[in-house]
Amino acid sequence: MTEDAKAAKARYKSTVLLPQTEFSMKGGLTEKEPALQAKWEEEDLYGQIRAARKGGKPWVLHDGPPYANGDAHTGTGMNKILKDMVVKFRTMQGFDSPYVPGWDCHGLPIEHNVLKELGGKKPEEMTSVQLRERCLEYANGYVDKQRGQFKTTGTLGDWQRPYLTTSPEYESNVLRVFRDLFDKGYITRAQRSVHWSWAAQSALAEAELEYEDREDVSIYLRMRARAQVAGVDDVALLIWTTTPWTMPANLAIAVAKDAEYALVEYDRDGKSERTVLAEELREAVLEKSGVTEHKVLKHFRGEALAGVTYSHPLWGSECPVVFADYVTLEDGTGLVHTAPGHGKEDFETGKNHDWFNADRPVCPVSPTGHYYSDDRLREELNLPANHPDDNGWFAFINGKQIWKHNDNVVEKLREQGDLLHSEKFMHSYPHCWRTHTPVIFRATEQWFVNVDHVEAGQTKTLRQRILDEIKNVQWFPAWGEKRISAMVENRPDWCISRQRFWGIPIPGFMDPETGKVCISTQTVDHVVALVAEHGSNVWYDDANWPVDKLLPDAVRPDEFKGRELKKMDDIFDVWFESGSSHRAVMLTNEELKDKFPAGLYLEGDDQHRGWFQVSLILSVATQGVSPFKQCLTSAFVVDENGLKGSKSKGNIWAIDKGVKDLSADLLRLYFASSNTSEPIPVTYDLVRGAGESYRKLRNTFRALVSNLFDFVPDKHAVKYDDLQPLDKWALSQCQRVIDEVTGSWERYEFHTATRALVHFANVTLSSQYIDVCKDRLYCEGAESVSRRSAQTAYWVIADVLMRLMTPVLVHTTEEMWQHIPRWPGTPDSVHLAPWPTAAGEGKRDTALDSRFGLLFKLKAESDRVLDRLRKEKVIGKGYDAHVTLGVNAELMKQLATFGPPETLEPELAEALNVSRVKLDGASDHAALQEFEPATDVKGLFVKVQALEDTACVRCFRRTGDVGSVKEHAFLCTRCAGVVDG
RNA sequence: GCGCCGGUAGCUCAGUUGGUUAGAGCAUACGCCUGAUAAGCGUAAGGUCGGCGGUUCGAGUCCGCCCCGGCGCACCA
Repeated sequence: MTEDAKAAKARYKSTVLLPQTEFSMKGGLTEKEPALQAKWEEEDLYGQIRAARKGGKPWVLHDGPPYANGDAHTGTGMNKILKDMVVKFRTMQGFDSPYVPGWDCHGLPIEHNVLKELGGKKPEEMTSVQLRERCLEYANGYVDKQRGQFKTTGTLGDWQRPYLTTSPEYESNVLRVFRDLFDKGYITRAQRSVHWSWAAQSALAEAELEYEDREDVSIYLRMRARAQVAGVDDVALLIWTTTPWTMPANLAIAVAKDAEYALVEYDRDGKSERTVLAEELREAVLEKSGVTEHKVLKHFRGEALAGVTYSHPLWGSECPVVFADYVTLEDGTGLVHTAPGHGKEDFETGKNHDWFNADRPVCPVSPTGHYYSDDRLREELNLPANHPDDNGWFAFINGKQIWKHNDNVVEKLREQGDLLHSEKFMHSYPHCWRTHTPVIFRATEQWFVNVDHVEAGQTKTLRQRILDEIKNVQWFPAWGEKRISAMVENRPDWCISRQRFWGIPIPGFMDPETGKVCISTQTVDHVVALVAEHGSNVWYDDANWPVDKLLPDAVRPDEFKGRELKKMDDIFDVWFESGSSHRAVMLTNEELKDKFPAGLYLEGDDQHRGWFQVSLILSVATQGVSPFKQCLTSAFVVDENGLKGSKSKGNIWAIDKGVKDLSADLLRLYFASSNTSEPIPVTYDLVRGAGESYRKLRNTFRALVSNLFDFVPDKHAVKYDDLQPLDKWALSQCQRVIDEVTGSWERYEFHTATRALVHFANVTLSSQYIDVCKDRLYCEGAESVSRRSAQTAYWVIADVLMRLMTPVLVHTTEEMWQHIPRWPGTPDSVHLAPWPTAAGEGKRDTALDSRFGLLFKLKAESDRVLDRLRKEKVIGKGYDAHVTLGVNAELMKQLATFGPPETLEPELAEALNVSRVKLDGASDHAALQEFEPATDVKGLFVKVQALEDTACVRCFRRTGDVGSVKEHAFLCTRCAGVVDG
């Protein structure tokens, strides 16, 4: 370029309309986000949104309460972010969509930690009320902490007035749910064998069990029959058990009526023995036991064992053989050790045979997992005071811890000579989810919700009605329906009582003299009113709330009037509390109470067994319907190795730390790009990886908006019909993205929506559309229709892009909102803006879609050849090139439908980003060496030549007409015209 | 043990009712531009679609079996 040309270029540069914007290329998110959040809070953005949507169709995501303990980590943080994204999406769609966050504040872990702070147990001088106050303080501390952590993610909601399960209002509503259940006959108090955590000293529900691997010992034990069996003397019955510690509580042996049994004879330790076991298991068991030779004396069916009794191996008492249909021949011996105090089925068997004295199964194990001591042990075992104890078993187990004593029991049985065989084995065994200790079955008196009860006026059991309701809910992903149905079909009655104090009391009273429980609708109602006013502490405040004041005679059933009653000390399972949130929150909160049932519950998929299920049970029983219309679950957060995050492994971090280091928008974008139906790996590096998409979205928006510096929508927007074809095409593409993204959001497929957006920004906009529009925007006259046409499309697209990103990039789009030209009267925050449904006046135009689809295919072919010539140093930029497209007749015909050559060729030059395009439909291109066959377009050949023409110093194109306007020797005709205005 | 989900380029994932030569982003390599510039554009390389068998004119897609990973249920005595 000559010196003159350089000077001219500098001179004309000011006439080029280069992009301008204050919207920075870099996000600087970690600095900007806290300031923006402070502004939102100050201006009460959430309140503004609420006011703006008032009267809209309601659509509520009801928050499942996280537990008020520990940090809000990536998992809980993700859950809040997903919820916020959905609420923002629905809000933008125009729904009235309040978000009331809540916390689960009662329960064992908090009680546990508070006790730990106090040195392991409640100090003598401390009252229950004082201890409960410590628990409340503890929970409230974590509510505050987690609230702060959640807020850093940019999640909007009623953070000032969250629901807490400890508030008197909440507590009283939990009791109202109980009252309704009681009223309808769902509540039973009964002796049953339940899962018991001796470490937590409490009954546990199914949802509170976790299966962990554990080594145990299994024993094959001979129980000596008292009389002949099948006409043979001195016979033993062989049982198998994996819980030797339950032997003291053995009451019977169960056998299968129809199974075939064998009576075998063999030598052991030099003595001859006769033993009964299932024929099918005979070989395996005897071989395992080291019996090398044996002979079968008899075969008979289980039925033949009717009336047989045996001597208890510890106590010597006479015990029966009974029949039970749960006896299988998969494991063991076909003769089942039955201890009603320590097994569900055993308990049923015991109950059916009416073995329980005074309604008490034999259960010699205390709440802490020790055998009882002395008189109590004797009483629990139903042993008379003068019972002979020749082998010293009584002293042997007296007061011992069952697990520690397990092996000792085995050894003593071995010494006694009754042990045929024992072996260690690994199995998965239910553990307490909080203390991670193995649970036991323990027969106790508990409160239950009877899921197979048919209430008055109904024809179906509650279980069936829940299953019906499940079908009315939309489950995302769809397999959730199967999972929860299977759980409900198979679940036992719900044991809702816990023997702790950090919770809501089950409002039962007892007459200690008669053992009768005093409870009625009126008594419960009375307590509900007191709890609503004073909180559940009334139950524990003996000084101010003695029983007579808690339950005056006036509200008691007649038989309890004037009696000395005692408050019972069970509390509700925390799941009963959180499961009542539909009542305590959805049906109570000022903003929510007319919006029941909720539109959506959104939690981790472990809640099928937890919150979803208990919510369904309680809501169907008391309201007759599911408390939610849709249910969305996400998989768990894992680390880069696919391992579940845990604090001890150090592969999980507090969400606010992640926000501080990486920014909320990046985390949100990362979660929005993840397939939440599969385990979601979360590491700093992976989240940083989302930065690529973030930059692309941000810079694409910036490219669009920087070309709108002189564009005022209500003055300059071009009517749809007057837009240039390429711009109409861009709007059509934009419309497609709107439809795609909206559809994905409706199905809660966040990652599909994000992918569509990123692809649109990356390919359609950045690589295709924006690249091609530059000449029009920079070089055409400021007010020219062709430039205003492009700007109109840019504006619409930038606006749509921004809005479609808003539920995810809540901070970034708010910043964008400040930099995009707006119509007068638009709201101050993007979060008050509506969700886009149409790209301006634009619409899908399939003719344009395929027309430009073909042009960009031609571009790809030309690019390939251009690139080769670039590498050969023949050309540099595209404007140095002249592209000849050799096309066959068919392709020419197709191209001709877009317009005559004199308009088509310039349009192609624009689309291909070169100075000149010539269409050649006449030659035999395949025969011509300078033409290169296309790889993806049939009938196309490409020839590229360097242009000798001088480049216009203003628009850089080599159009062949530079200098044709005398006054502007260095400009092309178009630019000269523009400069002269 | 039963069931569900997944296995596609080095990494993260798309692949619609079975239909041309299996796609995208990132990363890599090589270039261009210097008027989106701590940006932007282009090109290339990279795949036995977990394995085997079957149905079909045609299979990443449908069927069967198997292997690997994850999850759920059950493991009771």
